[in-house]
This record gives sequence, C-alpha cells and structure tokens, in this order.
Amino acid sequence: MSESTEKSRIKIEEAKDKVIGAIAETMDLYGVTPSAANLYATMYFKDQMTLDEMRTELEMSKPSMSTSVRKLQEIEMVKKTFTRGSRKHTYVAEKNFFRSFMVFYCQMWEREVKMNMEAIEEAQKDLIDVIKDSTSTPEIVADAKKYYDQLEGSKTYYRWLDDLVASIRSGKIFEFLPKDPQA
Amino acid sequence: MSESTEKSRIKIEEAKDKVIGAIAETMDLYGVTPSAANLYATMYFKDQMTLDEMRTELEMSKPSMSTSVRKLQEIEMVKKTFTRGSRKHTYVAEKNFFRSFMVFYCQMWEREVKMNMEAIEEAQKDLIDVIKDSTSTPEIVADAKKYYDQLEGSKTYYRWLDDLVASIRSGKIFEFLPKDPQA
DNA sequence: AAGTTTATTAAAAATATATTTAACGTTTAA
DNA sequence: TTAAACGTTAAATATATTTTTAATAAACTT
Repeated sequence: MSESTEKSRIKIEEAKDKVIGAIAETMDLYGVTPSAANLYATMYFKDQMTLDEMRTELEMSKPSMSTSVRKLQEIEMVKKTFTRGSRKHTYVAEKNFFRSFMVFYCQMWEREVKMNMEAIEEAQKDLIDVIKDSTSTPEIVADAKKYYDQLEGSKTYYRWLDDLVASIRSGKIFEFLPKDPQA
Repeated sequence: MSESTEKSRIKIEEAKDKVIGAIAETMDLYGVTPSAANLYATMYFKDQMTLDEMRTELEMSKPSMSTSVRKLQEIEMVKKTFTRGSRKHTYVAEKNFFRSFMVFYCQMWEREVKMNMEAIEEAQKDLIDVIKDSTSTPEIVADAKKYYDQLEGSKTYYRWLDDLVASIRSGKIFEFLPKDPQA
C-alpha cells in the first residue's frame, strides 16, 4: 500500500471520528451512558457488528458491550439482525434519525403524560372530596379549589403533549414541518 | 382546630403529594437529579420559597438546595424573584409547562444541531479532499463518497430539528397543534 | 466599622452508577 | 457426549455523582 493511500485512509477515519465524537457527546440527551453513546456512534458508520467486534473497536469488555447494546435496543437505536451461518449475534444501528427521534421522544413523553395524568386524576378526586365535605371550613375549601384549578390547568399541557406524540407517530407533523422543505 | 378540619388538611397534602411524586419521577427526563426534581415539584404548589424554607420542607442541607436551585434556574424552571423587605433570596417555580417544554427542549435540540452540523461540515470537507485527491485509489474514493452521502442525508434531519425549534420558539406550532383544541 | 445574616465554594463522606473479571448456562459442532 | 463458542448474570472493583459539613465571601444592619 502506498504512503498517500495510507494517508487517505487515515483522513477518512479522522472525518468519521469527528462525527462519532459529536454524536456521542450529544447522546447524553438520550439518557445513555457515554460508552453506549460511543458504541452507537461507532455503529452508525458500520453495516453491522458483533459483540466481539465492538469490544475490539472500543477496547472494552464484552459484558459492557452486552449491556450497552441492550440499552440501545431498548430505545430502538440498535436492532438485532440475523446473519446466516454465524453463531454470533449481529447488530445494526438505526441510521434514520427521524425514526430514533420518534421512538425515543414518544416513549418518553407518553410515560410523562400517563404518570402525571393518573396522579392528577387521583389528586383531583381527593380535592373534590374535601370541597364537598360539609365540615370543611371556607378557608380549606378555597385552598382545595385553588389546587384543583391549578391541576385542571396543567391538563391542557399534557393533552397537548399527547397530541404531539400522536402527530409524530402518524407522521402528520411532516405535513406541517416537511422533512425536505424545498423539494 | 377540629378533628375533621385536620383531616381535610391532610387530605389536601396527600393530594399534592401524589402529584409531586409523579412530577418528580418523570423529571429525570429533564436531566435533573432526584432532589432537584423533588424541589421543583414541591415548589410547583408554592408561591415562592427561600432556601431556608426549601431545606426545612425537604429536610436537606442548604448547599444542596442552592445547587438544585441553580440547576433548575439553568433550564429556567425556577426564577429568582425580588421580595421587598427580605434579605433572603426568593425563588418561584415556572408553572407554565409549555414554557418549560419550550426552554428545555429548544436548548437541548439547538445544542444537538449545532454540535453535529459543525462536525459534519468539517468531516465532509475532509472527505472531499480525499475524493479530489488524484492519488486516491478508486476503492478509497468510493468509500469516502459513501460516508459523504450518509452525512449529507443526515443533514435533512438536523435541518428539520432546527425548523421544529423555530416553530416552537415562534409559537407557530400551536397553529398546527392548538393548546386548547375544542376552544 | 463590627457583627450578623445569607449564599456560595471547597473538601470530605456517602451513595449510586459503570465496568471488569469470573462463573454460569445454553447452544452448536465434532 | 464432550468440548468449544457465545452471551449473560453475579460479585467485586473502580469511577462518578450527590450530599453534607465546614470554611469563605458577600451583603446588609446597627
């Protein structure tokens, strides 16, 4: 191999590394550990990888790769693929960022809506009990009403968030915000 | 104070606590520590609080409250307020979830777009150098082109994310997804 | 200007999270 | 049926993060 060929290879690797670094650095936003982030970013430029290839590439232990892959599978940024004739499991990175965005945020926001809406419903029931209770003083009733109204108001947000999730899931959001504006 | 009055008070507290628990539990999504999450959720039902009130309410140290407040201020979920006649600093929780959503995610996504777009631009420059280099073998050129195209494709996503941020910031998104659908 | 109240920074301790080495179980091939 | 290959779990270690106690700095009062 000639020297300039070698230089070109290195330059390609450096180019990839710049992007790998940036992706990995912003992936804390997706709640993954730095090593899972590094793994995903590395896989982003590969067709598929086995656990052994990962540990070689990242110079880490196999169990570590195993747990990282599992975490990435959870948020669907990595999928298992079947590779004929190989006993090793092979994995591919989801390379469509729109899909990753959808899966991750919808999952997250749905959890937020569900958990908070349930708590609000329960809390409002309690507050209504207090309001209706004939033994409650006017002051207590006023207090209960205040909180009831605050919670009622916050529901507007959770309903909106739920709508946002629905419009991302259905793809309707891309009618409003096209993926490719000028096309 | 009568016994049933006391019961009502407790019931109100329990109602609040349910919501506080739910908010705090989902706030890991906003990248804050459990204690900062607890603090915000507690403040959500208060007009304003001083550091001393926080430490009393949460039974934690003052520096701990100080750092939590600072973190919450960073993502604009808490603001400092001026209270006439008090030497203590007072803080209020942002109670408009739409605002919190906007500030937090826009901040986050802008960082993601900026960092990755910059890396991509640099990487693409490098790859073009390799492609134009007359000493590069066809195989290397093909490789460089492959990665160049992959990066070019990913820009569609980052531009879209940038548009999303803009439409949230400007409020235009609420034309598409109204806050209050039936109203 | 001295003393007091308040918030922040620094250092130490405690806790939680990630990572590795070692052991285990399962599958496949000889 | 045994041995080898592979992935996962468990326990131990290492590393980061959070939290506290103690010390410092800043702002106000008298």
